[in-house]
Amino acid sequence: MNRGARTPTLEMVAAEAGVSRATVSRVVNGSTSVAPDIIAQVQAAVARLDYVPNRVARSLASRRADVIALIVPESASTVFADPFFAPVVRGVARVLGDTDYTLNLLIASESRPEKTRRYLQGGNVDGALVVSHHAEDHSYVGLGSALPMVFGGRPLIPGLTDRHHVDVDNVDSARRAVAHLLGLGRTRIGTIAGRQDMPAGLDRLVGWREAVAASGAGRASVDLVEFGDFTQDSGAEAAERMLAREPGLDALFVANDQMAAGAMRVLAAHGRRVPDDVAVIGFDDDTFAATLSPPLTTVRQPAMEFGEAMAEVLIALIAGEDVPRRTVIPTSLVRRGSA
Amino acid sequence: MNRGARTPTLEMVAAEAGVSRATVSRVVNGSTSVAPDIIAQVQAAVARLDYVPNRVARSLASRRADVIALIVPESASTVFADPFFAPVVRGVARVLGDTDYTLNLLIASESRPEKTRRYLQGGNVDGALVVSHHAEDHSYVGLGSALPMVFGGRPLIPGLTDRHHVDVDNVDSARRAVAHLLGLGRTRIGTIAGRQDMPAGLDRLVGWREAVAASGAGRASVDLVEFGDFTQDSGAEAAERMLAREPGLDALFVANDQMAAGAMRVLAAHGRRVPDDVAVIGFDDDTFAATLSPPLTTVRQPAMEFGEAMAEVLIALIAGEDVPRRTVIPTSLVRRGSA
DNA sequence: ATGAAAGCGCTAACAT
DNA sequence: ATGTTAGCGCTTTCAT
Repeated sequence: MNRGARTPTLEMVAAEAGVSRATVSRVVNGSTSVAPDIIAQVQAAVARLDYVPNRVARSLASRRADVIALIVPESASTVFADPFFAPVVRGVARVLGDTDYTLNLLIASESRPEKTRRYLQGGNVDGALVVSHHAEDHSYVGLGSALPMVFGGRPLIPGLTDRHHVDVDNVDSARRAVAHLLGLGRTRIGTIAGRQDMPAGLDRLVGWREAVAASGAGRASVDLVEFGDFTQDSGAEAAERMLAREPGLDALFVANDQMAAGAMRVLAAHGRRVPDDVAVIGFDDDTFAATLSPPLTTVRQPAMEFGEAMAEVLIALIAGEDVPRRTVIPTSLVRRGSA
Repeated sequence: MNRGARTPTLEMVAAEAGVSRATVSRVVNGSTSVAPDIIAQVQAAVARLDYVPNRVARSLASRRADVIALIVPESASTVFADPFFAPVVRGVARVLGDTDYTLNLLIASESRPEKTRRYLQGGNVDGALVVSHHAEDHSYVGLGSALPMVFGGRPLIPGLTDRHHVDVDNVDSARRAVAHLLGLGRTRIGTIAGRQDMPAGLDRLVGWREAVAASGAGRASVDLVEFGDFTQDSGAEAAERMLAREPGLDALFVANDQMAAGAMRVLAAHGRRVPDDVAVIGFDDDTFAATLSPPLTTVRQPAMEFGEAMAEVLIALIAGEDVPRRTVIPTSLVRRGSA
């Protein structure tokens, strides 16, 4: 490292301006109670020396970092490929842009979880946002309540279930999607459910099941479920199985758009017309949903608002405010051609 | 914030273990020169108190942060959508996984560049990686040599051109792509160039031009260039213009795969067969390149190795080693169906 | 409105 | 091998 030419300190600015360090600190941090001419003097000294405050020292003294981490699992390619992710980040960034907080995507090394934990607990951040945590991922339990945290989606992990989180009402959204299908006169309504180790997978299945059961359909209908893992291929495979089991299927609620796209491919391959023979509803309203043929009817969750809400809740939490454990972002059914 | 129940300090561990703070520090940092029984005592105390070192205090005292930042422009959605980005991050993460460094994607607020600058200069990080910087983006010039930095791609900005960077040899790669086209007997070889405010855009055009000129083709050929902005649509539009100008076109070198996909769409719409009528070569070897029809012949740049190299260069730089300013990652021409 | 002084929690000579 | 002693650069009471 280049020793020698060292960066100017607050003390040097104080000397240059002929005031105390405390005064420089006040000016730098925008305190009101400093005489105008002194402010000018200090600012001139700051400019002359090209002074930049040492944030680490400030953090140590003030016990604040002015940093918020958004924790991302190292299997980064998966997350970056998820069309839901980018807008969430943008939402967070937008909210933080108006504050003094800096946003920090922390890539969590999965092979060395203690590295991440130490970083989070070591005073580097004031709070953390957690997205796409799976049921197996217990890395955050240890953090206890040591650090303000907000989860994206209902935490599934024992010991974390009561933590603050932002979520969409997956159960109710699914219910409403099925209600729409019923309103269309459909009676054999199947579902392709997602991974059951994620809230989105679990809850959307529950909503479908509740709505189908409440419709007075027979026992058989409630068993019309095949599972996928949220990828397009898994959706295609699930649709194959579904069609083999229930050729008379007339509607399909799919737990996300990717799988819905796969399912529609298979439906077409089997000569089923959408929506005439089989009505299809997806979930997420991914960017490509409108470009499928027919355009996909789907449950839209506003990703950017989701990110904004997460950031707002976390900031309030850090400020010591009393925030409800659960913040629900409303979804809406986007009617397109497929149902 | 929850005042009161404060986190244990090194001093408390020292008291608990009945040794000095220095000894605790040694044990925590894995120093060799501590007696085995003392090590055990200290570790027991650490476990009992659930002690986690304060990294901020450590940073202040040691003048190291053990953090490396990867700076990402706030227009995050663009970057996350770029298929080149995820593997680069994975490469960086892979290298850092073997070290004590933590990786930190810093979302650079474009409206408040000083926030980013202060974070970087404030002691929070030991070094920074910069990807996808545009020519207008002068935010890093101010950093001068205050912080070890490695750029992905040749820095275009005056004052930054001599900084350390990792790059592919865009000029030579383009030259070789054109050579391949010439080897196929093509004589009317056009190019769709990318944004001219990015090295990839500039250099790939230069390579094409040099190769075409060297081939002894007439003046006219060297003018067979249309510009896009690296998006698929811009590639399609450029191809339209190209075809209008030069119906006799028999080959196309396109500065990236996205634009190549757009161009192939247009070529097909105009009844041109690829590669029979027009041979097409792209650049990047994006994931979708092999799934186009015909599969796209393209210049592959190994994104993960790119990331690995960036991380390795930065680590060496931080360690004070003498590293060449420029590290070149070799590319290869992937022959598929389009040329 | 300004300054003096006491830390924040840790590391790194230097001593022993 | 272990302890002692200064800081790292800043914030923050508490005086004045």
